[in-house]
Amino acid sequence: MKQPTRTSTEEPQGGLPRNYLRASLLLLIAETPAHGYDLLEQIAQLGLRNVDPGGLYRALRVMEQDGLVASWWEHSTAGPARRSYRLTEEGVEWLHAWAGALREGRRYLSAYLSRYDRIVDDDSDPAPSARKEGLEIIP
Amino acid sequence: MKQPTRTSTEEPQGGLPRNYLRASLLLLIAETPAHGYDLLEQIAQLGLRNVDPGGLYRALRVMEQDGLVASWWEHSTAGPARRSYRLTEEGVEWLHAWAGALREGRRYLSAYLSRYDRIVDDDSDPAPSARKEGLEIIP
DNA sequence: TCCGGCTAGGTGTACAATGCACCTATCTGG
DNA sequence: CCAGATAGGTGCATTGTACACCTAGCCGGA
Repeated sequence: MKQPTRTSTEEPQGGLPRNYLRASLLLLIAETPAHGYDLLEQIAQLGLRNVDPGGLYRALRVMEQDGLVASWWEHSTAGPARRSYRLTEEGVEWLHAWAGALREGRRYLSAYLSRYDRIVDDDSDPAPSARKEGLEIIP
Repeated sequence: MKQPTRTSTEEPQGGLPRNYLRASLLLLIAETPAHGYDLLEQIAQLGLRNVDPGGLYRALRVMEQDGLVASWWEHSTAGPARRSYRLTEEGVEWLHAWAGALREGRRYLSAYLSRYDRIVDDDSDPAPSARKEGLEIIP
């Protein structure tokens, strides 16, 4: 709080990985081929609230240049034409790679959080009571 | 694989959040006040392998400018002088904020991964066998 | 004695990702 | 006929991260 006029270090709205936007798009398209606007609405389910549309469309085109997705136009009878995307084989491989990286990332987040919980507990509970014993589950 | 000459989308070495370096430094310093080089060696435990020293020292000084940490010189008898860091009260608040953000991030990673697992399972197991029922554990 | 290597801290710079503002066009309903 | 939803997009500034490179103190071996 206070004045956020400082510099960076501003509270990030999520704590989500870099390139998580791309990873999310890969997953959503893998589930069902879709167009940008559709993905824009779905993507909040994966933690990306307030995604800016420009960035999303931009990401999709970069991913197409990189050969992860392929697109085609769909001229629906109602509403503007839409550019739909499906995964390429390379895109599928990248999705697997991303899933692996994110799973690893989650492990490290758990390590972080259990260390954090430890110092918070030690800090607010200096009494040597018998509570909380044998809870060393660190996934 | 292939030629990574493309542009971005390069396999990131971790899938960890932006600013995770800062968050990790806050945690480690909260555990024990330390100097940069020390932190450089410890930080791999939290998932940051091959951290570049320059970036770490830079991050520490930015955090000091932002008032999250405070530093002092320690002139040890052996070896070069070292600048040690401790958390300020504001730093502690930020640590709590970060822990909250990372916990939320982990929830979304789990959502991502369970959706991923679902499409992988559906894909490699089209037989309507009775295996895997009632396993909706989403931590 | 000098040299390599470890400890310790740092700069300069380029690039990719992100965020913000803004723009176009189509179609529908009041 | 105009507001608002749908659909796609550009330009630009800021940030974080990565890579390369530099200084200096101290130690041990050749």
